[in-house]
Amino acid sequence: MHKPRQEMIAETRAKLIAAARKAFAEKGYAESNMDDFTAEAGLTRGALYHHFGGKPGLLAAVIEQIDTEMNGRLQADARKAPTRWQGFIDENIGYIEMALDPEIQRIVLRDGPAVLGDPSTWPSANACVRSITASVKALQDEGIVADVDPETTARLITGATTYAAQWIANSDDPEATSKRAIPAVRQMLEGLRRK
Amino acid sequence: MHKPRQEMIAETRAKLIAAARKAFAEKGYAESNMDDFTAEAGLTRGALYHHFGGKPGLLAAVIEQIDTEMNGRLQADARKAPTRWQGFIDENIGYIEMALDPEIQRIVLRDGPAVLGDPSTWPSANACVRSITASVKALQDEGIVADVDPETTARLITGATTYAAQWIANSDDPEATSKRAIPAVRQMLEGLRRK
DNA sequence: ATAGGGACATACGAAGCGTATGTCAATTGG
DNA sequence: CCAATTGACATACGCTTCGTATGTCCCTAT
Repeated sequence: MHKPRQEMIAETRAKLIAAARKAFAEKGYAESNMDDFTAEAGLTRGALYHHFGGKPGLLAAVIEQIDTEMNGRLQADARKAPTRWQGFIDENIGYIEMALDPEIQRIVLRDGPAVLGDPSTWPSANACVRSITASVKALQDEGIVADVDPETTARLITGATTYAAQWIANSDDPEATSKRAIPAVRQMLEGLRRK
Repeated sequence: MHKPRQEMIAETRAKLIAAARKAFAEKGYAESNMDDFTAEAGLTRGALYHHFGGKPGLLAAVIEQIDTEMNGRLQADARKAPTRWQGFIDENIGYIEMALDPEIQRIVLRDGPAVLGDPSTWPSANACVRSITASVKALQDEGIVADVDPETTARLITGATTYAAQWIANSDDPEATSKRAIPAVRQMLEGLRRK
């Protein structure tokens, strides 16, 4: 008759995460009122503190959800390509495209670091870096990419592409800026190839 | 007898900026109490609102001050080098070293974007990007760097180096991480050279 | 010399947040 | 099948902090 308790809890958590994600994306973390978005989920702050320990904990949960979604799409992009090199390119371009999303920019790229500290220390959010690292490694095994430290290279790339995405999205003319940035990113990736 | 008014005002602004800079660096923007650090400057929030319009305005002023200092050092680094290419390398390595500073990380790289929005839209804080852009352009004129869009390239580089600095500074073993990251950055810059 | 305005302080009201406490339902052991 | 207990959530309260409205004083210019 009644749903099992576990399921109810999972639903509660999911509702809170969804409501917070919406509020954080629209108004930003600091300007999001806990009473407002918990009420929107049909709950109160009591539930929030119980499950996530506070506002930062909820932000972490939201970011983890977003990161999981991003990583899923990244790996799908990479797999679809005809060659591994092409998949690598697609992966990075795909990352830029995702990072153009205002929701990702605000929550993951701006509020996240301010509240939770440097992203490279997050338990989540390194799924994407790991994905790129794996690609670099595989390309090295195939002799396509020069002998560089894979993880470091992956991090430099994500740093550059993350910046590029923000630059594009917040420029006066995103379309035009994109046309400048994407080729530059391709060229930068080409620089990794063994000569 | 009395100091001229202009001078008093400049002092007040400087004191507020200095006190805020200290508080923001130590506790972070959100946790810094306006009453506390204005009092530390021998003033009240009244002065703050009068001169900077609010907390975000003061943060912008602090960041502008930091950015000016950084740019000054960057250009000095570049000028000191024997060749222009070496100056370019020094400039970027110098940028990483500066970005290792916890004060810069917290105020400029984390709180700044969260409060003021994407850095590439700031009026200040692009002094560094302009400096790097100029270097890329000059190197192209000398035929050393390949034909790429200078500003875009400069932005990708700063994105990568900024990320690298945060990664280094927040890693368990910054010394070791630095030894991995710096060569990778050099290599990335080498990729720009005309073949 | 005296308006006038600008530089700051003070006082007040309104949110928003964290915690302490309360309640009810679901599980578990006998 | 029935308590006892745990845990999921709501309610209530106080504290902090922020923005603004108002007040005062001292330079400065004419």
